[in-house]
Amino acid sequence: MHPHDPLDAALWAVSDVMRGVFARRVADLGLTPPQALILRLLGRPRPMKELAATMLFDPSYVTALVDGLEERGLAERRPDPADRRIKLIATTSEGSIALQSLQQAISQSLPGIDALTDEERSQLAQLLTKAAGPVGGPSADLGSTGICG
Amino acid sequence: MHPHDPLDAALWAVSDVMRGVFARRVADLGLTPPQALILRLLGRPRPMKELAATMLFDPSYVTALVDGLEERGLAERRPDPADRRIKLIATTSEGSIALQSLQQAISQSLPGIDALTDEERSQLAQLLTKAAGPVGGPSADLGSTGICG
DNA sequence: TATTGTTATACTCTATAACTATA
DNA sequence: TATAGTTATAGAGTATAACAATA
Repeated sequence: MHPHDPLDAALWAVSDVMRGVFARRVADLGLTPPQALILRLLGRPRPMKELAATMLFDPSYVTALVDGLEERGLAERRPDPADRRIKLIATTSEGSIALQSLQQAISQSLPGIDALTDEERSQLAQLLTKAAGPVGGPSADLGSTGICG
Repeated sequence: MHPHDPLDAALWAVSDVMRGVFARRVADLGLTPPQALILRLLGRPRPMKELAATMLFDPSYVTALVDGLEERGLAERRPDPADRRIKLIATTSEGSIALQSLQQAISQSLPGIDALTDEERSQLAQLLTKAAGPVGGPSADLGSTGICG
């Protein structure tokens, strides 16, 4: 009746903490969680279609989400010089700051993170990276297939 | 411009994978994510109020979620012998199986999990537990304040 | 004709307010 | 009177369908 593998339990615990932290940080930024997930993809300008495909959101919904990000001054639509149908979504400077704050929020807000030595932190990062699988791709880039795969 | 700490990046990567896995497994069970989050609290029977407080959901919404779980035969309302206002929500036998499947889904579906040695798995579990913070509580019990704290 | 994105609309999710039953 | 839960309802979140512009 207690099939709980310690690793399962630990992953759930971290997941629960991260979900809570994410929700709160996102609210602080005046965003909804889906808006924040889109913002997190904007390490570089991306076409809306790519945002929709990566997050498995409907394109019309991405339109609404990007509208919100634009209203809050965190992102902007830019023309694609090569194809006038495409709109590239990029962070504003304010959006870039919000993005960084969001990225850093996670580990910073794990309550026990400061109890880890530098060596443990690096060990943890390595093990997690290995466990998360062979994604292959630039570090801040979310990989090619990326999220929600 | 690349402030991405390796640990941040790794935690995000794992988080992304887990969100995807969770969403798919939940859909396979014919549940919505919030229903699954409630199911996950049912390691033992709990009053609805406790479910609402833990997940930060409105009680009326918990009513709707539990209705759904009952319709799918995964949970049931039981009277509290001590207080007839209270309804204890418990898994059915089918719900218990679904719960286990959900709990195990996470680590099993991290693509690189099989590449870890037993020692690495245990190391990872320890580091994660330490990082997730001093929750203090029975293992499969989600702690007292628990989720979304 | 096929593709990117938007608009209009309907549907689902979630919270608020008023209510019933019990304490 | 206060508390656990439900019902009715309104609001936000999200998808579907039809459309405009470009390729």
